[in-house]
Amino acid sequence: MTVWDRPEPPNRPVPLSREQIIAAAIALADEGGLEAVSVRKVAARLNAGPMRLYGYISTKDELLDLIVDEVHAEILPAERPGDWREALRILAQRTRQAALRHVWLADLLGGRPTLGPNAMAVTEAKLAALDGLADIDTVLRAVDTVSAYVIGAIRRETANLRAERATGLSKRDWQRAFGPHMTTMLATGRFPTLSKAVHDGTEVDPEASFATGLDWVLDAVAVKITRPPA
Amino acid sequence: MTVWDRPEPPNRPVPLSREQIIAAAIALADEGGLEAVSVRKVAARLNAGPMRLYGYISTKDELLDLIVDEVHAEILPAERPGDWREALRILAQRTRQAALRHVWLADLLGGRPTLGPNAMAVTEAKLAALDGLADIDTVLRAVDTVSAYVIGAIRRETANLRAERATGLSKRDWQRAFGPHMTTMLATGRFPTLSKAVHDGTEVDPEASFATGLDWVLDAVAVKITRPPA
DNA sequence: ATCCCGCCCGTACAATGCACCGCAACAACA
DNA sequence: TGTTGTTGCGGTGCATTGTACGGGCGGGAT
Repeated sequence: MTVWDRPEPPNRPVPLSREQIIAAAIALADEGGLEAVSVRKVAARLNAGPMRLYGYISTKDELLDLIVDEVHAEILPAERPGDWREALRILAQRTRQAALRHVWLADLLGGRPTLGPNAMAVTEAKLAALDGLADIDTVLRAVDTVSAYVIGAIRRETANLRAERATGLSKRDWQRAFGPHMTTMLATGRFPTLSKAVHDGTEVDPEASFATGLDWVLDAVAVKITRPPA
Repeated sequence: MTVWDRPEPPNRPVPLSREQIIAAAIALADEGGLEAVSVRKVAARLNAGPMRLYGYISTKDELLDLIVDEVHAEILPAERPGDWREALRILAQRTRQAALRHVWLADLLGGRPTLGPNAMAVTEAKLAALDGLADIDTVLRAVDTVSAYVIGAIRRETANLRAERATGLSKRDWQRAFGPHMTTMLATGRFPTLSKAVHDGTEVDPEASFATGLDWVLDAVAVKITRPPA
């Protein structure tokens, strides 16, 4: 292998930035799910070798932390509504919408402490909405409770969504795929109430379901807020 | 390589069972977290080659589904208390306790539809607790809401727990590790309420926090239950 | 005794995260 | 300007992963 065979070293590579890395990672995740996000693929999308990235992040988990925080920027509403209840509702809804845009978010939400600037801004917004309406401990408890509900609800909705998508694209197919299993299970008679629920329950769309549960939780908060601790 | 060099074929291997596989997988997960659960390691623990397992499961995800369902057996209480509220509270508490015994559970809970027999039994217990106290749709909504809260709360608690454990074992160390970051972030003045919360909020133990939030959600349910839909 | 079919599970592959230096590029000095 | 010392970037390689594949063994049929 003489010099002549060897190509010139490529032009000094374009410098990277976290911003680009994050964008590439999110793009990959949106296209192919979280499992499509590998250090190599992200790097490849930026015409770089795998190890280039490790100057900007020190671990793949850090990359995931970064993209989660980035999505939190989408969650923060433009302006803050006056009513605490409306403020919390909007934040919850926007979180859900972000999770629908980025299905992979459900796997990450709540999985690690949220210390990024955008996530902290969201937390700040939640706290600020309730600030002054009760002692700080109650406010914290309220925010935690609502956040827990939102995380859990999004997770379950996403799980179902994926299950549906996995078995063809229609609910009909879903029925065909899991129907038999469910049917035989319910036929054992060991789950009478569940059976009744499946049979008699009216099908509600996920959005309404999310909204209703959220309202209930907000009702609970309202009680604690307006009626200061005894 | 003559016959003499070749070892006799090993004694016909002990037959496996899903039960053994599940037990081995849970043991590994308890010891080293979810990432310590690989098909190879589970198989090795049973003195088997990797592919032995694929007669009992068809995918690693299925193995995870199995261990989640297995843990649900720990969650089901021995007897059902009469009071719906007590029943739901106990189920939630037992779920949390299971998640503390098996920290990895938080990563799996709510991640996939729960179709296993034990998980369905848990769902049945939840529904049964409320059955008859309201129309079935309200009951479903109630169970979903409580479950969402439980999943989200456990996830957040686990995340914090892990963060603490990761940075040495004490809260002091945690303060040292994240303190600087938090301090500088709060010092920007962009998060006044959060700052106040960190500063003035009294530290509550996770168990109490979980219980309080749960009570709030149960309060909300109580309202919808006792006051039938208008 | 022989053949052949089915299924069991070891081997092998493509992919992963990231440790580990080799090398290129600059700084300092002669 | 030529030489050397040092630094840190990022390519190569390794250990590990999930599972496709099909070789070979056991048992049933002839």
